Amino acid sequence: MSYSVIGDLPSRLGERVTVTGWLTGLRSSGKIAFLQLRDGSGFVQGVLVKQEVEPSVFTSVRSLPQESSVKVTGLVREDVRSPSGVELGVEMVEVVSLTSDYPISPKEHGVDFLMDHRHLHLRHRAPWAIMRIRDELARGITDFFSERAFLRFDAPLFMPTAVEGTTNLFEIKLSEDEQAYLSQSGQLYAEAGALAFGKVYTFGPTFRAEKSKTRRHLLEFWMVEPEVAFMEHRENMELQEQLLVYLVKRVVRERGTELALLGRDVSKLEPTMQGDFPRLRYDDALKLLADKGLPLTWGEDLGAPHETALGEAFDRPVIIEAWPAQAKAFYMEPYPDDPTRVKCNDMIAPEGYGEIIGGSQRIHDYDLLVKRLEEHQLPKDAFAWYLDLRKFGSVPHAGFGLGFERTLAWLVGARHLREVIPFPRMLTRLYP
RNA sequence: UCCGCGGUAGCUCAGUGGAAGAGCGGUCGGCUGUUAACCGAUUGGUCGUAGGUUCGAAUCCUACCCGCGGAGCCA
Repeated sequence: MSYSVIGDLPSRLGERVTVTGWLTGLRSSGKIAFLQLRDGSGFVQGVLVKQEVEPSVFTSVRSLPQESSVKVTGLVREDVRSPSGVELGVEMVEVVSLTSDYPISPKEHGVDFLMDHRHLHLRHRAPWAIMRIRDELARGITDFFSERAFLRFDAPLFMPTAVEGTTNLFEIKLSEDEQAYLSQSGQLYAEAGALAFGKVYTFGPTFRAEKSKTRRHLLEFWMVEPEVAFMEHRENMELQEQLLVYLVKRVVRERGTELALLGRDVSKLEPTMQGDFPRLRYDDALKLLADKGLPLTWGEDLGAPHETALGEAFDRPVIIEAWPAQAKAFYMEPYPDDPTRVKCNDMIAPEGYGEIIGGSQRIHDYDLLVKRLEEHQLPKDAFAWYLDLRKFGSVPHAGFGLGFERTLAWLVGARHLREVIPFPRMLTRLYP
Protein backbone atom coordinates (compact mmCIF):
# COMPACT_ATOMS: atom_id res chain seq x y z
CA MET A 1 0.00 0.00 0.00
CA SER A 2 1.35 3.41 -0.88
CA TYR A 3 0.70 6.42 1.27
CA SER A 4 -0.08 9.96 0.22
CA VAL A 5 1.58 13.11 1.45
CA ILE A 6 -0.63 15.78 2.99
CA GLY A 7 1.22 18.56 1.19
CA ASP A 8 0.16 17.01 -2.14
CA LEU A 9 -3.54 16.67 -1.38
CA PRO A 10 -4.66 19.94 -3.02
CA SER A 11 -3.64 18.43 -6.37
CA ARG A 12 -5.47 15.15 -5.75
CA LEU A 13 -9.10 16.25 -5.52
CA GLY A 14 -11.61 13.43 -5.78
CA GLU A 15 -9.08 10.68 -5.08
CA ARG A 16 -9.26 8.12 -2.30
CA VAL A 17 -5.98 8.33 -0.37
CA THR A 18 -4.35 7.03 2.79
CA VAL A 19 -2.20 9.44 4.74
CA THR A 20 0.10 8.55 7.62
CA GLY A 21 0.71 10.96 10.42
CA TRP A 22 -0.25 12.30 13.80
CA LEU A 23 -3.39 13.72 15.33
CA THR A 24 -2.69 17.29 16.40
CA GLY A 25 -6.17 17.90 17.66
CA LEU A 26 -9.71 16.61 17.63
CA ARG A 27 -13.14 18.14 18.02
CA SER A 28 -16.35 16.23 17.95
CA SER A 29 -20.04 16.41 18.50
CA GLY A 30 -22.40 13.48 18.80
CA LYS A 31 -22.57 12.85 15.09
CA ILE A 32 -19.45 14.36 13.52
CA ALA A 33 -15.77 14.52 14.39
CA PHE A 34 -12.96 16.72 13.05
CA LEU A 35 -9.46 15.28 13.06
CA GLN A 36 -6.54 17.66 12.69
CA LEU A 37 -3.78 15.73 10.95
CA ARG A 38 -0.11 16.41 10.41
CA ASP A 39 2.51 14.38 8.54
CA GLY A 40 5.43 16.78 8.32
CA SER A 41 4.59 17.93 4.80
CA GLY A 42 1.55 19.88 5.86
CA PHE A 43 -1.71 19.91 7.75
CA VAL A 44 -5.18 18.72 6.81
CA GLN A 45 -8.51 18.25 8.52
CA GLY A 46 -10.25 14.90 8.36
CA VAL A 47 -14.03 14.89 8.74
CA LEU A 48 -15.66 11.79 10.17
CA VAL A 49 -19.46 11.51 9.99
CA LYS A 50 -20.98 8.97 12.36
CA GLN A 51 -23.64 7.59 10.03
CA GLU A 52 -21.07 7.00 7.26
CA VAL A 53 -18.88 4.56 9.19
CA GLU A 54 -19.13 1.63 11.59
CA PRO A 55 -20.41 2.89 14.97
CA SER A 56 -17.36 1.41 16.71
CA VAL A 57 -15.02 3.37 14.43
CA PHE A 58 -16.70 6.64 15.32
CA THR A 59 -16.64 5.92 19.05
CA SER A 60 -12.99 4.93 19.13
CA VAL A 61 -11.83 7.82 16.97
CA ARG A 62 -13.71 10.34 19.11
CA SER A 63 -11.59 9.47 22.10
CA LEU A 64 -8.19 9.43 20.39
CA PRO A 65 -5.73 11.51 22.39
CA GLN A 66 -3.64 14.29 20.87
CA GLU A 67 -0.46 13.11 19.07
CA SER A 68 -1.68 9.56 18.53
CA SER A 69 -0.16 8.22 15.31
CA VAL A 70 -2.64 7.09 12.68
CA LYS A 71 -3.22 5.98 9.10
CA VAL A 72 -6.30 7.69 7.72
CA THR A 73 -8.08 6.71 4.51
CA GLY A 74 -10.60 8.97 2.86
CA LEU A 75 -11.69 11.06 -0.10
CA VAL A 76 -9.91 14.31 -0.90
CA ARG A 77 -12.49 17.03 -1.41
CA GLU A 78 -12.61 20.75 -1.87
CA ASP A 79 -13.77 22.92 1.00
CA VAL A 80 -13.67 26.69 1.14
CA ARG A 81 -13.46 26.64 4.93
CA SER A 82 -10.08 24.86 4.83
CA PRO A 83 -6.88 26.94 4.83
CA SER A 84 -5.37 24.65 2.19
CA GLY A 85 -8.64 24.45 0.26
CA VAL A 86 -9.08 20.72 0.82
CA GLU A 87 -10.18 18.33 3.51
CA LEU A 88 -10.34 14.59 3.87
CA GLY A 89 -13.68 12.79 4.06
CA VAL A 90 -12.61 10.05 6.46
CA GLU A 91 -13.66 6.46 5.74
CA MET A 92 -11.22 4.52 7.88
CA VAL A 93 -8.78 5.22 10.68
CA GLU A 94 -6.06 2.79 11.70
CA VAL A 95 -4.38 3.61 14.98
CA VAL A 96 -0.64 2.97 14.85
CA SER A 97 0.11 4.05 18.38
CA LEU A 98 -2.02 5.54 21.14
CA THR A 99 -0.67 8.45 23.12
CA SER A 100 -1.46 9.56 26.61
CA ASP A 101 -0.65 12.67 28.63
CA TYR A 102 0.96 14.57 25.74
CA PRO A 103 2.40 17.59 27.53
CA ILE A 104 1.96 20.36 24.96
CA SER A 105 -1.68 21.40 24.95
CA PRO A 106 -3.10 23.64 22.23
CA LYS A 107 -2.96 26.62 24.58
CA GLU A 108 -0.33 29.12 25.59
CA HIS A 109 2.99 27.92 26.98
CA GLY A 110 6.07 29.61 28.35
CA VAL A 111 9.45 29.62 26.65
CA ASP A 112 11.16 27.44 29.23
CA PHE A 113 8.46 24.79 29.14
CA LEU A 114 8.54 24.61 25.35
CA MET A 115 12.33 24.44 25.28
CA ASP A 116 12.29 21.63 27.87
CA HIS A 117 9.99 19.82 25.45
CA ARG A 118 11.77 20.95 22.30
CA HIS A 119 11.84 17.35 20.97
CA LEU A 120 8.03 17.49 20.92
CA HIS A 121 7.62 21.20 20.28
CA LEU A 122 9.25 20.73 16.86
CA ARG A 123 6.07 18.94 15.80
CA HIS A 124 3.99 22.08 16.12
CA ARG A 125 3.15 24.67 13.50
CA ALA A 126 5.53 27.52 14.19
CA PRO A 127 8.66 25.35 14.50
CA TRP A 128 7.47 23.39 11.48
CA ALA A 129 7.28 26.55 9.37
CA ILE A 130 10.61 27.87 10.65
CA MET A 131 12.50 24.62 10.04
CA ARG A 132 11.16 24.44 6.51
CA ILE A 133 12.38 27.98 5.90
CA ARG A 134 15.72 27.07 7.52
CA ASP A 135 16.03 24.22 5.05
CA GLU A 136 15.19 26.54 2.16
CA LEU A 137 17.73 29.10 3.33
CA ALA A 138 20.46 26.46 3.64
CA ARG A 139 19.75 25.16 0.15
CA GLY A 140 19.65 28.75 -1.10
CA ILE A 141 23.15 29.26 0.24
CA THR A 142 24.61 26.15 -1.36
CA ASP A 143 22.83 26.91 -4.66
CA PHE A 144 24.02 30.52 -4.71
CA PHE A 145 27.64 29.55 -4.32
CA SER A 146 27.40 26.48 -6.50
CA GLU A 147 25.95 28.57 -9.36
CA ARG A 148 28.95 30.89 -9.02
CA ALA A 149 31.50 28.06 -9.13
CA PHE A 150 32.46 28.20 -5.46
CA LEU A 151 33.77 25.01 -3.91
CA ARG A 152 32.20 23.94 -0.65
CA PHE A 153 35.14 23.61 1.65
CA ASP A 154 34.65 22.16 5.10
CA ALA A 155 36.77 23.70 7.82
CA PRO A 156 37.75 21.71 10.91
CA LEU A 157 35.84 22.16 14.16
CA PHE A 158 38.75 21.27 16.45
CA MET A 159 41.29 24.06 16.43
CA PRO A 160 44.80 24.20 17.83
CA THR A 161 44.48 27.87 18.69
CA ALA A 162 42.23 30.89 18.61
CA VAL A 163 41.43 32.80 15.47
CA GLU A 164 40.91 36.09 17.23
CA GLY A 165 42.18 36.01 20.77
CA THR A 166 41.78 33.20 23.29
CA THR A 167 38.70 34.36 25.15
CA ASN A 168 35.30 32.95 24.35
CA LEU A 169 36.63 29.54 23.31
CA PHE A 170 35.42 26.15 24.45
CA GLU A 171 38.33 23.98 25.50
CA ILE A 172 38.45 20.31 24.60
CA LYS A 173 40.78 18.03 26.50
CA LEU A 174 42.31 15.62 23.99
CA SER A 175 44.61 13.91 26.47
CA GLU A 176 46.46 14.66 29.69
CA ASP A 177 48.77 17.14 28.06
CA GLU A 178 47.02 18.12 24.87
CA GLN A 179 44.06 20.39 24.38
CA ALA A 180 42.11 21.80 21.49
CA TYR A 181 39.43 24.43 21.09
CA LEU A 182 36.11 24.31 19.32
CA SER A 183 36.14 26.47 16.24
CA GLN A 184 34.85 29.99 16.50
CA SER A 185 35.44 30.56 12.78
CA GLY A 186 36.57 28.59 9.77
CA GLN A 187 37.95 31.67 8.09
CA LEU A 188 41.67 30.98 8.36
CA TYR A 189 41.16 27.57 6.80
CA ALA A 190 38.89 29.06 4.16
CA GLU A 191 41.79 31.35 3.23
CA ALA A 192 43.94 28.28 2.60
CA GLY A 193 41.05 26.94 0.53
CA ALA A 194 40.76 30.14 -1.50
CA LEU A 195 44.43 29.98 -2.41
CA ALA A 196 44.00 26.35 -3.41
CA PHE A 197 40.66 26.51 -5.23
CA GLY A 198 40.06 30.17 -5.99
CA LYS A 199 36.55 30.50 -4.62
CA VAL A 200 35.39 28.52 -1.59
CA TYR A 201 32.85 28.72 1.18
CA THR A 202 32.43 26.96 4.47
CA PHE A 203 29.06 26.16 5.97
CA GLY A 204 28.96 24.59 9.37
CA PRO A 205 28.63 25.02 13.11
CA THR A 206 30.67 27.47 15.12
CA PHE A 207 31.12 27.83 18.87
CA ARG A 208 31.44 30.89 21.07
CA ALA A 209 31.80 30.57 24.81
CA GLU A 210 30.38 34.00 25.49
CA LYS A 211 28.41 34.65 28.61
CA SER A 212 25.69 36.26 26.55
CA LYS A 213 22.10 35.70 27.46
CA THR A 214 20.27 37.63 24.79
CA ARG A 215 17.94 36.94 21.90
CA ARG A 216 20.86 37.35 19.50
CA HIS A 217 23.19 34.72 20.95
CA LEU A 218 23.69 30.98 20.90
CA LEU A 219 26.73 29.01 22.08
CA GLU A 220 26.52 26.90 18.95
CA PHE A 221 25.42 28.47 15.69
CA TRP A 222 25.97 28.03 11.98
CA MET A 223 28.07 30.29 9.84
CA VAL A 224 28.69 30.65 6.12
CA GLU A 225 32.17 31.87 5.27
CA PRO A 226 33.04 32.54 1.63
CA GLU A 227 36.64 33.36 0.78
CA VAL A 228 37.84 34.40 -2.67
CA ALA A 229 41.36 34.79 -4.06
CA PHE A 230 42.03 38.01 -5.95
CA MET A 231 38.80 39.53 -4.61
CA GLU A 232 39.14 42.88 -2.91
CA HIS A 233 37.10 44.93 -0.49
CA ARG A 234 34.59 46.48 -2.93
CA GLU A 235 33.76 43.20 -4.67
CA ASN A 236 33.46 41.58 -1.28
CA MET A 237 30.64 43.93 -0.35
CA GLU A 238 28.99 43.35 -3.71
CA LEU A 239 29.09 39.61 -3.18
CA GLN A 240 27.49 40.03 0.24
CA GLU A 241 24.70 42.13 -1.20
CA GLN A 242 24.07 39.68 -4.05
CA LEU A 243 23.89 36.81 -1.59
CA LEU A 244 21.35 38.56 0.62
CA VAL A 245 19.17 39.62 -2.30
CA TYR A 246 19.24 36.08 -3.67
CA LEU A 247 18.38 34.47 -0.34
CA VAL A 248 15.54 36.80 0.56
CA LYS A 249 13.98 36.53 -2.90
CA ARG A 250 14.21 32.77 -2.78
CA VAL A 251 12.71 32.33 0.67
CA VAL A 252 9.86 34.74 -0.09
CA ARG A 253 9.17 32.98 -3.39
CA GLU A 254 9.45 29.37 -2.17
CA ARG A 255 8.19 29.57 1.39
CA GLY A 256 5.26 31.98 1.26
CA THR A 257 2.93 29.53 3.00
CA GLU A 258 5.29 29.13 5.93
CA LEU A 259 5.97 32.87 6.23
CA ALA A 260 2.22 33.52 6.22
CA LEU A 261 1.65 30.88 8.89
CA LEU A 262 4.21 32.69 11.05
CA GLY A 263 2.44 35.98 10.45
CA ARG A 264 5.57 37.49 8.93
CA ASP A 265 4.97 40.85 7.24
CA VAL A 266 6.69 40.05 3.93
CA SER A 267 6.37 43.65 2.72
CA LYS A 268 9.18 44.49 5.16
CA LEU A 269 11.50 42.23 3.15
CA GLU A 270 10.69 43.82 -0.20
CA PRO A 271 13.23 46.68 -0.05
CA THR A 272 16.00 44.12 0.55
CA MET A 273 15.02 42.27 -2.63
CA GLN A 274 15.75 45.44 -4.63
CA GLY A 275 19.39 45.43 -3.52
CA ASP A 276 21.13 48.80 -3.44
CA PHE A 277 22.06 48.49 0.24
CA PRO A 278 23.13 51.76 1.87
CA ARG A 279 26.86 51.94 2.61
CA LEU A 280 28.22 54.12 5.37
CA ARG A 281 31.79 54.65 6.30
CA TYR A 282 32.44 54.13 10.00
CA ASP A 283 32.91 57.88 10.44
CA ASP A 284 29.53 58.58 8.81
CA ALA A 285 27.91 56.00 11.06
CA LEU A 286 29.32 57.85 14.06
CA LYS A 287 27.77 61.10 12.82
CA LEU A 288 24.42 59.44 12.23
CA LEU A 289 24.53 57.95 15.73
CA ALA A 290 25.50 61.26 17.31
CA ASP A 291 22.46 62.84 15.64
CA LYS A 292 20.34 60.13 17.25
CA GLY A 293 21.77 60.89 20.67
CA LEU A 294 24.18 57.95 20.76
CA PRO A 295 27.64 59.53 20.63
CA LEU A 296 30.75 57.36 20.35
CA THR A 297 34.43 58.18 20.49
CA TRP A 298 36.35 57.44 17.30
CA GLY A 299 37.86 53.97 17.53
CA GLU A 300 35.15 52.42 19.68
CA ASP A 301 33.19 49.44 18.46
CA LEU A 302 29.43 49.77 18.13
CA GLY A 303 27.39 48.60 21.11
CA ALA A 304 24.04 46.85 20.89
CA PRO A 305 21.98 50.08 21.07
CA HIS A 306 24.09 51.61 18.28
CA GLU A 307 23.63 48.57 16.10
CA THR A 308 19.89 48.63 16.69
CA ALA A 309 19.68 52.34 15.88
CA LEU A 310 21.61 51.88 12.62
CA GLY A 311 19.52 48.89 11.64
CA GLU A 312 16.30 50.76 12.27
CA ALA A 313 17.44 53.78 10.28
CA PHE A 314 17.10 51.86 7.00
CA ASP A 315 14.51 49.62 5.34
CA ARG A 316 17.12 47.10 4.17
CA PRO A 317 20.49 45.86 5.45
CA VAL A 318 23.06 48.60 5.93
CA ILE A 319 26.78 48.18 5.36
CA ILE A 320 29.28 49.91 7.66
CA GLU A 321 32.78 49.95 6.15
CA ALA A 322 36.27 51.34 6.74
CA TRP A 323 36.56 50.78 10.48
CA PRO A 324 39.38 51.87 12.75
CA ALA A 325 42.03 49.16 12.76
CA GLN A 326 42.05 49.15 16.56
CA ALA A 327 38.42 47.97 16.69
CA LYS A 328 38.94 45.04 14.32
CA ALA A 329 40.80 41.76 13.91
CA PHE A 330 44.53 41.44 13.28
CA TYR A 331 44.26 40.01 9.75
CA MET A 332 42.43 42.92 8.10
CA GLU A 333 44.06 44.86 5.28
CA PRO A 334 44.69 48.56 6.02
CA TYR A 335 43.99 51.33 3.54
CA PRO A 336 47.31 52.31 1.93
CA ASP A 337 46.57 56.02 2.30
CA ASP A 338 45.29 55.68 5.88
CA PRO A 339 46.70 52.78 7.91
CA THR A 340 44.47 53.65 10.88
CA ARG A 341 41.55 52.19 8.94
CA VAL A 342 41.01 48.71 7.56
CA LYS A 343 39.18 47.39 4.49
CA CYS A 344 36.35 45.70 6.24
CA ASN A 345 32.63 45.91 6.64
CA ASP A 346 29.79 44.79 8.84
CA MET A 347 26.26 44.33 7.59
CA ILE A 348 23.45 45.14 9.97
CA ALA A 349 19.97 43.73 9.39
CA PRO A 350 16.89 45.91 9.69
CA GLU A 351 14.18 45.50 12.36
CA GLY A 352 16.68 45.18 15.20
CA TYR A 353 18.23 41.84 14.25
CA GLY A 354 21.73 43.20 14.52
CA GLU A 355 24.92 42.26 12.75
CA ILE A 356 24.49 39.44 10.27
CA ILE A 357 27.77 39.78 8.35
CA GLY A 358 31.34 40.66 9.18
CA GLY A 359 33.83 40.69 6.34
CA SER A 360 37.14 42.07 5.21
CA GLN A 361 39.97 42.02 2.77
CA ARG A 362 42.80 40.06 4.40
CA ILE A 363 46.37 41.15 4.78
CA HIS A 364 48.42 39.44 2.06
CA ASP A 365 51.80 40.98 2.86
CA TYR A 366 53.96 38.61 4.89
CA ASP A 367 55.84 41.21 6.90
CA LEU A 368 52.76 43.21 7.78
CA LEU A 369 50.93 40.10 8.97
CA VAL A 370 53.90 39.12 11.16
CA LYS A 371 53.85 42.61 12.64
CA ARG A 372 50.13 42.37 13.38
CA LEU A 373 50.51 38.96 15.04
CA GLU A 374 53.15 40.45 17.29
CA GLU A 375 51.04 43.50 18.09
CA HIS A 376 48.17 41.23 19.10
CA GLN A 377 50.53 38.98 21.05
CA LEU A 378 49.46 35.91 19.12
CA PRO A 379 51.71 32.82 18.99
CA LYS A 380 53.61 32.94 15.71
CA ASP A 381 54.26 29.19 15.74
CA ALA A 382 50.58 28.36 15.70
CA PHE A 383 50.11 30.67 12.74
CA ALA A 384 53.08 29.37 10.74
CA TRP A 385 50.83 27.65 8.21
CA TYR A 386 48.72 30.81 7.94
CA LEU A 387 51.86 32.83 7.25
CA ASP A 388 52.83 30.30 4.59
CA LEU A 389 49.81 31.47 2.61
CA ARG A 390 51.58 34.85 2.36
CA LYS A 391 54.95 33.29 1.61
CA PHE A 392 53.97 31.09 -1.33
CA GLY A 393 52.12 32.91 -4.08
CA SER A 394 50.34 35.40 -1.86
CA VAL A 395 47.47 37.32 -3.46
CA PRO A 396 44.92 39.86 -2.28
CA HIS A 397 41.89 37.98 -1.04
CA ALA A 398 38.75 38.71 0.88
CA GLY A 399 35.78 37.03 2.44
CA PHE A 400 33.10 37.31 5.06
CA GLY A 401 31.10 35.39 7.61
CA LEU A 402 27.31 35.32 7.57
CA GLY A 403 25.49 34.34 10.75
CA PHE A 404 22.98 31.76 9.55
CA GLU A 405 20.59 31.88 12.52
CA ARG A 406 20.59 35.67 12.74
CA THR A 407 19.77 35.91 9.06
CA LEU A 408 17.05 33.29 9.43
CA ALA A 409 15.62 34.93 12.55
CA TRP A 410 15.30 38.18 10.63
CA LEU A 411 13.65 36.50 7.62
CA VAL A 412 11.03 34.71 9.71
CA GLY A 413 10.60 37.50 12.26
CA ALA A 414 11.62 35.31 15.20
CA ARG A 415 11.85 36.87 18.62
CA HIS A 416 14.89 34.82 19.61
CA LEU A 417 17.61 32.80 17.85
CA ARG A 418 16.64 29.71 19.85
CA GLU A 419 13.46 29.50 17.77
CA VAL A 420 15.30 29.02 14.48
CA ILE A 421 17.63 26.11 15.31
CA PRO A 422 16.26 22.63 16.09
CA PHE A 423 18.00 22.18 19.43
CA PRO A 424 19.44 25.48 20.70
CA ARG A 425 22.56 25.44 22.82
CA MET A 426 22.77 28.24 25.35
CA LEU A 427 24.35 28.93 28.72
CA THR A 428 21.22 27.67 30.40
CA ARG A 429 20.13 25.11 27.84
CA LEU A 430 21.79 21.81 26.98
CA TYR A 431 18.65 19.66 27.25
CA PRO A 432 17.14 18.02 25.28
C1' U B 1 30.62 39.22 35.90
C1' C B 2 26.91 43.19 36.46
C1' C B 3 21.68 45.33 36.25
C1' G B 4 16.32 44.39 36.13
C1' C B 5 12.14 40.86 36.43
C1' G B 6 10.25 36.25 37.92
C1' G B 7 9.44 30.93 40.40
C1' U B 8 1.71 29.23 43.18
C1' A B 9 -2.31 22.79 39.90
C1' G B 10 0.17 19.18 33.88
C1' C B 11 0.18 24.47 31.27
C1' U B 12 -0.75 30.10 31.50
C1' C B 13 -1.49 33.07 35.54
C1' A B 14 -4.36 35.86 39.76
C1' G B 15 -3.81 36.06 44.96
C1' U B 16 0.96 41.26 48.71
C1' G B 17 -0.58 39.29 56.68
C1' G B 18 -6.39 36.05 58.30
C1' A B 19 -10.18 29.21 54.94
C1' A B 20 -4.88 28.10 48.31
C1' G B 21 -8.07 30.34 43.30
C1' A B 22 -9.37 31.03 37.79
C1' G B 23 -8.86 29.71 32.70
C1' C B 24 -6.91 25.90 29.78
C1' G B 25 -5.53 20.62 29.72
C1' G B 26 -7.07 15.55 31.54
C1' U B 27 -11.58 12.45 32.74
C1' C B 28 -17.13 11.65 32.23
C1' G B 29 -21.64 13.30 29.80
C1' G B 30 -24.19 16.46 25.87
C1' C B 31 -24.21 18.66 20.98
C1' U B 32 -24.31 17.24 12.75
C1' G B 33 -19.42 21.90 10.22
C1' U B 34 -15.76 22.65 14.29
C1' U B 35 -11.19 26.12 13.35
C1' A B 36 -7.22 27.63 20.49
C1' A B 37 -15.31 24.95 19.19
C1' C B 38 -19.20 25.22 22.79
C1' C B 39 -22.36 23.55 27.39
C1' G B 40 -22.49 20.74 32.24
C1' A B 41 -19.89 17.92 35.84
C1' U B 42 -15.29 16.31 37.72
C1' U B 43 -9.98 15.82 38.61
C1' G B 44 -5.94 18.39 40.11
C1' G B 45 -1.11 21.81 45.21
C1' U B 46 6.16 20.23 48.85
C1' C B 47 2.98 28.20 46.85
C1' G B 48 11.58 27.21 44.09
C1' U B 49 14.83 25.59 48.74
C1' A B 50 16.46 26.58 53.78
C1' G B 51 16.10 29.60 57.88
C1' G B 52 13.82 33.86 60.42
C1' U B 53 9.76 37.60 62.07
C1' U B 54 4.52 36.91 63.60
C1' C B 55 -1.04 34.46 67.40
C1' G B 56 -1.04 33.50 62.06
C1' A B 57 3.32 33.73 56.01
C1' A B 58 2.15 32.10 49.06
C1' U B 59 2.32 37.25 51.08
C1' C B 60 7.28 40.44 55.31
C1' C B 61 13.02 39.63 56.17
C1' U B 62 17.86 36.88 55.05
C1' A B 63 20.65 33.42 52.26
C1' C B 64 20.86 30.13 48.35
C1' C B 65 19.07 27.60 43.76
C1' C B 66 16.77 27.96 39.03
C1' G B 67 14.74 30.66 34.90
C1' C B 68 13.68 35.14 31.77
C1' G B 69 15.25 39.92 29.63
C1' G B 70 19.34 43.15 28.99
C1' A B 71 24.73 45.11 29.34
C1' G B 72 29.74 43.96 28.04
C1' C B 73 31.54 40.66 23.81
C1' C B 74 30.09 38.87 19.31
C1' A B 75 27.37 36.33 14.15
